[in-house]
Amino acid sequence: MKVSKAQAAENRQGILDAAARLYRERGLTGVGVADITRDAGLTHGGLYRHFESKDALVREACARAFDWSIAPLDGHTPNANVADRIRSYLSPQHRDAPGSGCPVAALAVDAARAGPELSAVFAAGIERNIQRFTQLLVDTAAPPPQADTGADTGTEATPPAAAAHRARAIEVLATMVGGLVLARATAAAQPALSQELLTTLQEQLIALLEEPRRNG
Amino acid sequence: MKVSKAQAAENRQGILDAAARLYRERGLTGVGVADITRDAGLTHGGLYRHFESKDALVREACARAFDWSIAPLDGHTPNANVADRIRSYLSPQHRDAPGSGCPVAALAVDAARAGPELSAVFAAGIERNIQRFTQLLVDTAAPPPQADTGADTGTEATPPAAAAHRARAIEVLATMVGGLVLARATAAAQPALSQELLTTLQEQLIALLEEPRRNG
DNA sequence: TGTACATCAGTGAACGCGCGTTCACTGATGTAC
DNA sequence: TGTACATCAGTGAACGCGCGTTCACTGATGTAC
Repeated sequence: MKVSKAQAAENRQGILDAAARLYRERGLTGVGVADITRDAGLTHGGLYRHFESKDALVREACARAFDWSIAPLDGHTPNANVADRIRSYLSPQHRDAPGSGCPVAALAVDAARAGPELSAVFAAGIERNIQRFTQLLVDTAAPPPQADTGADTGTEATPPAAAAHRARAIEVLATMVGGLVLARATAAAQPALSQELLTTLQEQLIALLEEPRRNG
Repeated sequence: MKVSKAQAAENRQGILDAAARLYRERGLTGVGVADITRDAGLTHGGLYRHFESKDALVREACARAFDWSIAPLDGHTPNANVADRIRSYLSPQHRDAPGSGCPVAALAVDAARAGPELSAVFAAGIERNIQRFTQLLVDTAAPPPQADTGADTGTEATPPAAAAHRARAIEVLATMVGGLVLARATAAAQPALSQELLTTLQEQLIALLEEPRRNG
């Protein structure tokens, strides 16, 4: 029962969609290829017409998850400013829906154990996220939050303002990732603590970005 | 070949040590019980004289990993101040040795998928870490970094100073966890990016804590 | 446009393997006398 | 203190199961003429 080229391409996308969702929900070692093809409405044997191995499927699925997660940051979603993004990321909705959420919070720990090829996918996705978020901070047009704190550098490096924005982007992204990981790990047993983590980090990060001179 | 009670207790601790290390290195679903008992110099059959199931072993091993990671925070290591702890946590050494490192950065994502019992272990360990770190910030005796930002609260809640310290502790811990996760995921493919993440977050967090009025 | 046929996406049984767990057995420990 | 024996930590084979991957097969697709 061969299938049309269009149908085959659609099935391939269906497998990737299912993989990107199931891997984020259950982890890279918690889902079998049969689970994925079944979820996509197929049997497991045909998987290898589309992907060389499970590892290759994992790489493509992770890259796809990054595309999804980065796309909404691409300036074309109008009224979503930095604070809105922080609130959305550190929300109970995102915490409780890892399958459609940030691939870093869901899979970066697994990726660190999976070898250099998957690490390359995550490194590229993380770098893109840092650059996007840096640009968002620059676009917000607030003056740089601080001069480069380096005492022995700064003579010929990147412009201090850009470097400071990039450092802030890294700080905010790391805090969001860590916060979501903490909130997820505590949610089942101590929902109040989980909620406190989300709320506290929302406030801390928004204060950090919106009122960089608040302590003066 | 029965063994003395002392030897049996020692073997049990050996199994827990091996489990705590191997789980952090390879993840909760990446290690079999046979791997653990073999690492402890035993065979797999006898595991069930000590633990009811793999899940029970996982819970005890995670609790043990938390004890190890929290112990050095218990004030008795004299010259380790907050900045030193941040530098140590966000170091290449910690990044490259997950087996003896922070259980949250290594296993919290797995724990979030493993059900409420393991979540309880992590929630308790995370809460203890927050309280320890909050106390460290209080002991540093710096004035509270900011008043409680709540506009509609603060009338009868916890003292604003203590709440602000706890919020700062949560912020720093979340950033450290997220930063280590990001550094590990990128290390194999883009070591320069991984190092940049560690260095940048060290600087940002130490600046945040040591110079709370630096932006004035 | 119609016919013959090669292609190949998908099926489902089968493979070797490792998993968590069970169990009959061993034999040194530790206790009862 | 010495002897007899019940206990039980540890062994290693075995269990059912699910994993990733392979492969002979099916039959609609899509192309060559």
